[in-house]
Amino acid sequence: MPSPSAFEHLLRQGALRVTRPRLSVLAAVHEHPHADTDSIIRAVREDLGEVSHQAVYNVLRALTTAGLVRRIEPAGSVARYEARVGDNHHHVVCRSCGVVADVDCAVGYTPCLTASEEQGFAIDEAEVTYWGLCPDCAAPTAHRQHSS
Amino acid sequence: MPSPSAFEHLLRQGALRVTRPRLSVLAAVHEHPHADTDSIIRAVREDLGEVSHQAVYNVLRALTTAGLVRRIEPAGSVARYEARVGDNHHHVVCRSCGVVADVDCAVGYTPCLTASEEQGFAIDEAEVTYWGLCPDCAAPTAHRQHSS
DNA sequence: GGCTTATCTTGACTTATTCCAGAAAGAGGG
DNA sequence: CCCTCTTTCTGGAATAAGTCAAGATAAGCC
Repeated sequence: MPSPSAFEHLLRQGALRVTRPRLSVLAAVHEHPHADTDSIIRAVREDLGEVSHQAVYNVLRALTTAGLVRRIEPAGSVARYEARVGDNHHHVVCRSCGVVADVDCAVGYTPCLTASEEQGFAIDEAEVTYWGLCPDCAAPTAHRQHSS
Repeated sequence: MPSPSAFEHLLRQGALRVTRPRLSVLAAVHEHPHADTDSIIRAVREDLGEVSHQAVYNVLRALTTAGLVRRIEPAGSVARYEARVGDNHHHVVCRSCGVVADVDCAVGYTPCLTASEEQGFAIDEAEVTYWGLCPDCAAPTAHRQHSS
């Protein structure tokens, strides 16, 4: 978890003014990877008191544009944000509870990064989403199911 | 393009009642791959006259559940539907105009189908989305730009 | 400290989708 | 072919996520 001054530095490097909402959103995204906007709003409000949801939406967009956070949007889910940027990692999504986990581009080679031409498209990114069940939801022998 | 009676057969095989809206939606999805719900509603209305949007939403869900159509949801886009099901193909999405094209799981091997275990997740599907520019939007030498 | 401009607040609005209750229509038995 | 039962469709309201817009506020720079 980077320090507040590290966040400040990140913002300045991105040519973004350093404001309390921005520092707080940045911290929240670092602290809660794959959180949705609503969770981030709640975390920020816990930190700073009342902050408009619009401010958080603005900040998230600015941070995403500046490359300080990454926005992911698994099918059927709202937008989620993570602070791990600049590498080529992917995500597993649980079909049952929706939880998201990181997956490194595995097995030695990285087909995922290989820019190429397909049907005349100039492809610059390959995004991989794995679907399945998380350990909790998969547990076939579990007697207790806390949430249906 | 399958015939109307083929669509009827498909519906019956899926234990779905054969109704005019269903036949029409099925035809529309076959005819307009990657169309969004609104386009499908318009196509169906052109075919049948007034049909409630709710009916089309219901039908699309039923067809998706029955595996007769596939729903895709690229980040930043509304839901889109296609009739090509049962194979392992992926999609390229144009960052500029949003157009979608099919991409076969290429290059000989199919990492995309390999179910596996990652972080304890039981993975059953890998979905790949390629991002880039379509031929029209990429055209660097084009003088005319019909839409900004 | 004062100025300029980016950012935040407030509140309305849009868009995609779902929920609900009653009317209509498909499917199977007589 | 008609009846009944159930599924599906209609119409309208409701919801959720996110965006737009105008004025107030606060960063950053001199």
